[in-house]
Amino acid sequence: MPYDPSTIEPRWQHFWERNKTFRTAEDPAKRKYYVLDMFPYPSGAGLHVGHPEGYTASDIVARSKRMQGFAVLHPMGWDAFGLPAENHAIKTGTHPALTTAQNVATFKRQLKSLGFSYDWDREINTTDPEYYRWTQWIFLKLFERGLAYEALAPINWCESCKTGLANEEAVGGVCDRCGGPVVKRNIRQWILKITAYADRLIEDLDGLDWPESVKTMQREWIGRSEGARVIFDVAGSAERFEVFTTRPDTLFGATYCVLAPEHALVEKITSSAQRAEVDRYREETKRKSDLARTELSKEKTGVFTGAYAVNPATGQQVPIWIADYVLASYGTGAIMAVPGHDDRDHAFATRFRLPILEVVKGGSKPVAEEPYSGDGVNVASGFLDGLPSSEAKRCMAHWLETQGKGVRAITYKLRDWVFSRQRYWGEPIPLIHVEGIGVRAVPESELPLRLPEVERYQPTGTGESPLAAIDSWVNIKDPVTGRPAKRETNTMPQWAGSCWYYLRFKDPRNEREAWSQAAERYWGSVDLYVGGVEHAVLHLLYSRFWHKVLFDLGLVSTKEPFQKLVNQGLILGEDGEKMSKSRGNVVNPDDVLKEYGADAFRLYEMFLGPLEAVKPWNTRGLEGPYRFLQRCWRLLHEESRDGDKFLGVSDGPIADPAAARKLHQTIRKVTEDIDKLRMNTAISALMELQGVIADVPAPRPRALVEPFLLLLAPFAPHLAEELWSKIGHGESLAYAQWPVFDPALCTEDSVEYAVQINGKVRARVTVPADAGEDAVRAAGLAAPEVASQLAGKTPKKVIVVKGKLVSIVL
RNA sequence: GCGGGAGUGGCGGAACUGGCAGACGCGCGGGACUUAGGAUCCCGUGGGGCAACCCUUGAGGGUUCAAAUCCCUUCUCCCGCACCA
Repeated sequence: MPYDPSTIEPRWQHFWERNKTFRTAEDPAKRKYYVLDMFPYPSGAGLHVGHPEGYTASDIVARSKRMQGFAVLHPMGWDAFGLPAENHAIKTGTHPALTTAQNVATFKRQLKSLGFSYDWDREINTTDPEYYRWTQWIFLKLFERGLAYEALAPINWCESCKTGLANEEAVGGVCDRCGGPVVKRNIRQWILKITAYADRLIEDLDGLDWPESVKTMQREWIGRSEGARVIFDVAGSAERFEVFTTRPDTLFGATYCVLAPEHALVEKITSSAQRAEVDRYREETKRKSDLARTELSKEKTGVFTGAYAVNPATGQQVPIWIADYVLASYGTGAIMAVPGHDDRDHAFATRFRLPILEVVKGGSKPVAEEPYSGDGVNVASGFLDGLPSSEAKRCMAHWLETQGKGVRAITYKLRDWVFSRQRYWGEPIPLIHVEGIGVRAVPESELPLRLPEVERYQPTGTGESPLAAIDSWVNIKDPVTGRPAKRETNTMPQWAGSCWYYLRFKDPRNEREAWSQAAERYWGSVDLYVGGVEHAVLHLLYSRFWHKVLFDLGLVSTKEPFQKLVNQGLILGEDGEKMSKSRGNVVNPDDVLKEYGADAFRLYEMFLGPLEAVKPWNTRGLEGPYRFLQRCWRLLHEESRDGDKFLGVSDGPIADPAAARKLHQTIRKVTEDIDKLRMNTAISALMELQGVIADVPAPRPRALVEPFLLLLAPFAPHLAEELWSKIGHGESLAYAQWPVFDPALCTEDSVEYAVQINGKVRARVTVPADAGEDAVRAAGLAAPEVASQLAGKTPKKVIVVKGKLVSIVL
């Protein structure tokens, strides 16, 4: 029988399962290592080849760390609440729990067939009441801390999903999930005060070993701006309004103000002459989707209100306009416009012929032509004249504060997290509304608050979830006062379950608490977190927020949940395009496995290129790793007509010093490469070593074969186990000791130097590795090709680079 | 527009801190074994030239004994953000 993954692989998968090889426990004698994959949403389509990329990388790390003596936590679970299962239920009437269970079974079978070393005893599912019980419990902690509040607020509403969305899910006015348009709608909401943690969410990024791009995305999403709020009085009225500006130094150049069309003051200050036009504009704005409103190319629009404000610095009256380029939801919903020094204000002022003043010197053109938004020196600014921008800012902020006309202020782009979904398939929010009293938490003893059975999953579209239709569930008595009460009928967003799953993995079967303190302490932060970059500002921001709240409550011992983050790059289709059903370029891992086996699949995905890079799939490329595995097989087998003959191994030392050297160099390289997640170059090194071992006559020395198999094991665990057992080991190699290299054995005893003359390689000389610089120089100059080129001339300069080359300059 | 990343053989990709560009693999060419080969093994494989040699890391310039790597200019592609005052 030649190398046959279809018999080897299931055998070892059963072996691992039967023996619970990868079951993990806290072990005070060992150092811990927590390596986590972002758990998947178990969709109906099953795994595609993108999933196993990150999973394979983390599995290689987990397996090698185990062999290096770490207690390794490497779990897997299911992020199973969410819309697809619910939409399927609406169409077919199948309960989402049933669909979810089927999908989970498929995913699990596929993951097992890839030989991942998960501790399946720790499997969790966010839709399991024993899990969401604790999701609800954490929500109550937030509620108790005043971090959850109810509000009737204009929020992002997806027309096709018929649910409200968080800001993070509606980027660019488009629904993150379905791509449909998002409109503003006033809906009663539960909202989490993530903004209270904005500064810490920024500051603590500094200590994390994350891709710089993800940190930048989070910083920009939080969008901290320092500046001042400035009070403008409305001329001839007792009304006043505040604006937020990052450039208080330009206040002398504020020649008009703009309110967001939705601003409450608009109603009161609009003059009767302007009333009709203002009303028309506000109506128009309301109808515009966010998408249309943020359309960048559009010319700015706006309407004069007929009212004037008083510039607190100049005392002059400036017109108040409304325009949709000012957002109601940011800052104070009102701005002072400084057209001389702001691009947007400049465009607006030009269009509506509003005055443009220069108050900061530094631009290359007159401000009437081109705004200058950089720093400079103040002019035409009264007491600020002559001050550089940074000082002028400070000076003006101070002046505003002493005059009672403003205060220093910080504003964030980040909004509080809209946490309600008007859908069925999510965690019920464990709150009740008691008549005459208000909102009360469901007692912890009553958790989990189970999702009731419903007849119709159809979202109502009215802003109520399908739960609202179940009278028996909704209408209850307040357990404290006995008064009539109604249950909260909104459910939580899908992000809730994933906000803390990494904590539950530490103690997944705990029935008394979400996790024990001992388990939490032992496993600490996730040491390596592997997943897609698409969660950069969603899951990764939300779970950091929850984690910090839990930290403040003394429930977790670290400030941050994920110490090191790696984003695997997308695998494209063979056509170089993103894999998608509609393009028909989706590769199904089941098909690949059938033909080449899991080991070849794993090797191939890792060999493709750097983990983080986007790279195209090429099914033909699988031949390389597959052939490599066959060659590994043949290190111990001889092919013959009636099946392969096992060759065994020989005892005694490695006779060939070159082979020993290659072995130790490879141990070093593979160990380092796994550490840096450079799996592609590690595999290349293993291929080279295989070639060297193949040149040693059979039976090949155990001393050479064993370490090779151990190095191979994290990458191709099935074949490695098979061969390991064939050379006489009764136990799995999963905990065998990782090979250690001997630095002395890594060094060559002679080195080839390239000899360059004027930068061109003209000769090669081989010199003993311990030769000194002078000896190397002499050997280089003595090379016959060099002597003829020199033709008796004396070189101007000779440079010796140790171990590399001799450079002769004529 | 702003921010980030990347351009290396026919293809995926290697190259430590500036030190022999093209590791490893795919593909391709030749050969061996074979009834057969789309299996396996061996040899070759950046381009040009009979050769000595010359050219080659998106393009152009520079620094250096030496540049894929550092500096300047420029082009292209990918990702993120996008009226946030």
